[in-house]
Amino acid sequence: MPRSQYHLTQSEENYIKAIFALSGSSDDSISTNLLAERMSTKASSVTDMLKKLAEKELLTYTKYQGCTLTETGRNVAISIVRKHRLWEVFLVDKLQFGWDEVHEIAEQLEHIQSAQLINRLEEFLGFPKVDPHGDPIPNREGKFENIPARSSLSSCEIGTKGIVMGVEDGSPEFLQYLNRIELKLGSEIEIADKLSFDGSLVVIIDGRTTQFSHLLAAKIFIQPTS
Amino acid sequence: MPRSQYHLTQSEENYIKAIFALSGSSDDSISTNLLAERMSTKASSVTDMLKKLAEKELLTYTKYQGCTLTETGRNVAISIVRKHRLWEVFLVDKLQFGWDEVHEIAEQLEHIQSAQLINRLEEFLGFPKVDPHGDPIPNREGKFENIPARSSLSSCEIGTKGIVMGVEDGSPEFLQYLNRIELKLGSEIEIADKLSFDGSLVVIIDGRTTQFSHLLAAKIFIQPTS
DNA sequence: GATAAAATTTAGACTTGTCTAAAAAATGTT
DNA sequence: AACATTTTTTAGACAAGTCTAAATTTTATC
Ligand SMILES: [Mn+2]
Ligand SMILES: [Mn+2]
Ligand SMILES: [Mn+2]
Ligand SMILES: [Mn+2]
Repeated sequence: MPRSQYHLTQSEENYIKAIFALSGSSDDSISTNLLAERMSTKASSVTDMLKKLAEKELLTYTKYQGCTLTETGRNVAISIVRKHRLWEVFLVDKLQFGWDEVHEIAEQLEHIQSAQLINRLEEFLGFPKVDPHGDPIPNREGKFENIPARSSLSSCEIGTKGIVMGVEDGSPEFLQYLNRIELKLGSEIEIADKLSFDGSLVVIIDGRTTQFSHLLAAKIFIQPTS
Repeated sequence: MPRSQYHLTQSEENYIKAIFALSGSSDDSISTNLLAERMSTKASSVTDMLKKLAEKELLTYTKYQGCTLTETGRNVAISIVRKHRLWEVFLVDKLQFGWDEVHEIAEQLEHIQSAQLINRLEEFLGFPKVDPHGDPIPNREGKFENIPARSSLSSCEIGTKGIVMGVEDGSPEFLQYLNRIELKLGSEIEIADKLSFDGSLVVIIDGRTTQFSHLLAAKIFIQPTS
């Protein structure tokens, strides 16, 4: 009994994706204001959209209590994330874009409707497990393969060595800064010192010494090797 | 003095593209009803849109007299056609789609906004000159390279031999029929006979004899070799 | 040139997604 | 518990894109 596939608008898909991202692993409900900020819109617009998405059973919504994705809603979100990340791999691996240039284009491509397209793209790309920022790509059943545990650099001790496995993909400026200091996925990194008065870190990246603010370090994820 | 680049909606882009396609080489104006039929919408909706597009100077519109694209409008149309056809090449050459499967997906992909993306895609594909249906791909300056003259099969004499250079890409069913009889771009074709009572043709395709209705023959374009 | 038919536009309505301003509910503070 | 503040919802508006039904203009025909 194939559940009738609602067509979702780009706007609806963007809301679903945002709620999924804000939820993370927890299943606490997401507040209207938080979602409004994330979507760069007003709380009243969010309320309207939540009613509509609740009507379509993509999330549960209780007045004044925020929302939580349903199973269906989560699946929609995962499918969009899958598309976004596979397109990012395409842009970087095949079209030679930098990791700082792909997010905006992928924001558009993630809404292209065709299951066949994305499955063939995945095959064409050789079934990548992570996107250019190290984020895991769910398989066609929507499962994230077991990705080895990663720690934020800011949570590691002095003396920790590791390999860069992921970086936050929010801002192009941040990624361009990483380009400048030649930090990539796979770079070897060591925490040489932590300055207690401002929480900044002295780090050695592939042999080059530099300094990271706490905020910057929080956006880099490593797999510790010692 | 960079002319302020209006953002066009998908709907606006689809209208522009349709007007361009209906205009062909002639510069007669396109009537409201013709456009309405092409867009599968109502004449009243077309009127509204024409007013908007005229306001944006993408076309000239005179009440009761139809519309004509301006230079700017034509450039927009060509850029969309370019994107559509390059994406079709990608889908067929890289993702192994059949020529009957790509149109609908390309209808979505043609609206992705990024000049860099399409230029890099073109390079990745090796600067193809035609799409999977034999239609020419304009270069990044919007020029169609000189494509050798092609004739509709229906307009050729008995005894004409030629190479299939293009087919109409409107309907998947038509393209699937061509698959069935193994007619491809590059196939050698000869008109063995013309039946005067219904205008149908007896043709030989790569050595195999079959029969084409006049309507079907009109959708196949060859470069005559004799 | 008058009249009939066809094409086109206008008027008014509806949906989606957004906004501002005001009302209501929840939360925090004494 | 009462008041103040913050969060959230509601009410009413607007732009885009569409529709139906009615009015208008053009074109065809006698
Ligand atoms: Mn991204
Ligand atoms: Mn990413
Ligand atoms: Mn096509
Ligand atoms: Mn085509």
